[in-house]
Amino acid sequence: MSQRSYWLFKSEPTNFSFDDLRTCPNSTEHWDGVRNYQARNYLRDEVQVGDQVLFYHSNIAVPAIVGIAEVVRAGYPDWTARDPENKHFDPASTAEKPIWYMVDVRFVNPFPRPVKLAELKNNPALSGMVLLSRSRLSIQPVREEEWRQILRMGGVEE
DNA sequence: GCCAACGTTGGC
DNA sequence: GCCAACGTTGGC
Repeated sequence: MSQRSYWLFKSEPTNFSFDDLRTCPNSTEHWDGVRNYQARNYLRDEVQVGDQVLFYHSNIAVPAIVGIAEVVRAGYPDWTARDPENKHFDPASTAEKPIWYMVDVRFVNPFPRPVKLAELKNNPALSGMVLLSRSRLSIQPVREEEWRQILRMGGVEE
C-alpha cells in the first residue's frame, strides 16, 4: 500500500478546461498529449491511482489553480502518438516500444476561490513550488505542505 | 502580440 | 558531445 501523492497538471483551458473535465462522461478523461520527457517519466513511473491533482489553467489572462482532480488509472501508452491524424502524432512511438504515456483523471471538485498564480508567488510558504521555478513542466509533483496550503487558499474545507 | 526561458534537433 | 538554431510555452 503506497502513500498517495500530490501533483499539479497544467492545461490550457482553450484546449481543455476544468469544466470540460467536469462535463466528460463520468467526469473522467485521458490525460494525453504530453510530449516532454520529464513529464512522461512522472506519468509512466510515479503517478498512481488515487493520487490527487491540482488542475492549473495556463496561458490565459489570469493563470490559476481552479480545482482538484484524482488519478483513476496509472500510466499506460498514449495511443494518440500512433494516430497520424492526431496533433501529437509521433512516428517514433510504436506499440512495441511506446515513448509517450498518459493517465486517466476524474473531476473531484472546484475551488470555492481559484488560486491565482500571482497569489502563489506572493506566498513565501510556496516559494519552493516547481511551478515557480520550472513553469513549463506540465506534470509536476506537489509537496503535502504545499497541497494543504493551496487548498486553504482556495477555500477548501479541511 | 511580445519575448524570455527552455527543450529539442542536428551538424560537426 | 558540443552548441547553435529552432520551436514551443506561457506570463505579461
